Amino acid sequence: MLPEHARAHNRALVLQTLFHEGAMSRADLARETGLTRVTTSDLVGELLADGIVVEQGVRAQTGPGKPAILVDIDREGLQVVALDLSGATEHVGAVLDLTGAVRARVAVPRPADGDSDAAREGVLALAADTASRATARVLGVGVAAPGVISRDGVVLTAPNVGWHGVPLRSLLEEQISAPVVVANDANAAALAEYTLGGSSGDLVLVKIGRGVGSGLLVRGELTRGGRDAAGEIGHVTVGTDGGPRCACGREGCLEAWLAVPALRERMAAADDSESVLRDAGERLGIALAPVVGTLDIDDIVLSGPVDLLDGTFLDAAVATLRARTLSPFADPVRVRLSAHGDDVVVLRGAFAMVLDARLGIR
Amino acid sequence: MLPEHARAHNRALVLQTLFHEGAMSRADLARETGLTRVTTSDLVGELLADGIVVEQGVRAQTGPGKPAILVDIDREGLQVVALDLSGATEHVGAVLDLTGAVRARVAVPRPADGDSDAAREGVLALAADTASRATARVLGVGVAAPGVISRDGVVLTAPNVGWHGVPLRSLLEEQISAPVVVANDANAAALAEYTLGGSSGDLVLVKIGRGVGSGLLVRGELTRGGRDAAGEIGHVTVGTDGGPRCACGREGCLEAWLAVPALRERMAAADDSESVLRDAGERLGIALAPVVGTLDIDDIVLSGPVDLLDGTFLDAAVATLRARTLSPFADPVRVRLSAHGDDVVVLRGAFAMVLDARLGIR
DNA sequence: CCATTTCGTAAATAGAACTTACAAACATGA
DNA sequence: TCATGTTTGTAAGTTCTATTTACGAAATGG
Repeated sequence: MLPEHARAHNRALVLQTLFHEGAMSRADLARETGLTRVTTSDLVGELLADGIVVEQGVRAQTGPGKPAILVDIDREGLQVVALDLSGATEHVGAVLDLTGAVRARVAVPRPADGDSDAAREGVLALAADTASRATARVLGVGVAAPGVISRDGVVLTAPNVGWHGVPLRSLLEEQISAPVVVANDANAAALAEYTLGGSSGDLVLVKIGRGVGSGLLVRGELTRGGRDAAGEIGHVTVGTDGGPRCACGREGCLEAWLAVPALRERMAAADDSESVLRDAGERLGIALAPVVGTLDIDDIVLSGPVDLLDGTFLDAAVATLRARTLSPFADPVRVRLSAHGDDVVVLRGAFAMVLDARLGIR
Repeated sequence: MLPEHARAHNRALVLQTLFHEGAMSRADLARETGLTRVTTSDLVGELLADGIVVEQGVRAQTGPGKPAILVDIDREGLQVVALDLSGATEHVGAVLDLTGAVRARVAVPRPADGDSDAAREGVLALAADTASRATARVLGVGVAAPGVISRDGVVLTAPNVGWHGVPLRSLLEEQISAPVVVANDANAAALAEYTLGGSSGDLVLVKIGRGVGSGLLVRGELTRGGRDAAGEIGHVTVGTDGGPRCACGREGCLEAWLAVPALRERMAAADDSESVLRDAGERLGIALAPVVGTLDIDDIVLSGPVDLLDGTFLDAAVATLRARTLSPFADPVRVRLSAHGDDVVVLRGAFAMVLDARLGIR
């Protein structure tokens, strides 16, 4: 490790403080970060020169002393291109500024399942189209897609679009002159919950949609696993009493219990749709219990259609989870819905990935 | 982050390289670490002055050029005191040198369950006795105990010895003039598997003894969880079909299925003891499947009585685990017994904790 | 025996953060 | 009104770390 690595760390520390605490003076920053006023001033000077931070004039006076000059990340002048390829019916591209607001949005219909070439061309076109709508400097491109994705942005497998070993990151970087980050959709969503939702650094997010996936944060860092397949929880068998047949051919996969299409189908067929939801929630609790026990996760976030997840489903999941894990403390596991809407979590996740990769903001 | 943090990192890097690769020259170290020869020489000089590293004379000549002077960690001249409080019948203390060899060993009977004062006094006496047997400089004291232990060495709960909020680390540091590290037994064992066993940085170790616990490494670092209770997997309910009654009052806890006393009892009572083992192995597989899916762990290590775990039990666990997780790749999960004997894993874990805390060696 | 290679270190340089010092700009109280 | 104290931001000098450059020592090999 070299001194310049420490410098980069401190630079990120300054940006992270500004991002989460909002505009403040150099002296405030020094107090928050623990660095000296001199060092902080130097770092801010560098960030000003790089156009990442801007001065916002003096603060309205509060006490004695020279008035402070407020500095902040250039939240309006920097933008991020985010792509959400996890939608059931469409692929979405968006331009976000650093407040997290969506400044432009593009959606294209999802290509037919398995048509891998069409999917690739479609994504490249969507990326170009979205990027062209940026109205300010683009910090980077974040892409969140279902499937197993390596840390250098190669989609190892993505069954529904039919990709195997597609180097999505380098393909996009060839076309767009900006750094590109690619990751799994549920993993991205988990990062969003941490960076933009203020949750603790140890959390599991379960994304329930066409499929079921999860994202895991340990000590504030995304976990990718030994084979980049962390979060692939959809085809884990849950329970010891069979269950609905899954598309993969087996019985009792979590995805067979929870995936939205299957769930809606079973609800429509049943007399008592509440009991279908209760069963599904229980299954989630059963699957999560060993994970909670092993990792001591205290924050579990669900993402998916609110009309399905909120209420009976959530209650059953919490109750099952608590009944199946013995917490040695009074403080029990929390299970909750994502604070972000189901339609923007993944976009925000792609956004958060760029924040992390480019500015070191988590 | 300050420059001296980077320095400390590089110091640890040098030590880590020496520890794992063995004695080598300063020039070799420079090549291995990526630092320059000059910097490496400087760091080695510091470590020599601190008495952590020693010169071992010139290397037998291999080619042209000035002969290299070999340096190595002072493997014989540094010792570690390790305490294993996880035994069913006794508490063990040991002095290890940096080769990992046990140089002295002390064992005292375990106090009666729940007698917390006797347990505390006994442990303090054991620590003093063990430390007095060290024949060289003691780097630190590592303690591995069952129960939930905070990162600053307070035993939050340890049901069988009846401890609640016992500040074990500060108690021991008052008595012994050496740094003390305290952690959960299974967590320590997991670290041993990584530091001393050469496994990958993402692994789960399941320790099966009087109770059942686990230790989890993510990216080469021990995971403690939000409430320091990571690994507490013993009282997770497994399966949806009941199961043996557990000491905690519920049915189907993993511990009720797997704990050694219960297992031996059921085996003695059954006609077919193999089927008892098979059932138990299956239960372990059922419990681990969601963990493997979520974390993409590819290395699972079991620690416990070999006569029980090797064979039918292990085979059933692997088979169940593979059947219940759908690996997107050909490369399946490995499940294996610990390379270390059941009697020394935890001691080695306590040892590894000291290596990590004191020298930055992982 | 001399060119070549490799090792370890000395000296000088560049980068990063620190301490010290100071000017600017404000509030407050005599 | 004016001296005093407070806070901010920066300039100058110091310390620490790692680098580049250079060199002597000690071996091999033609």
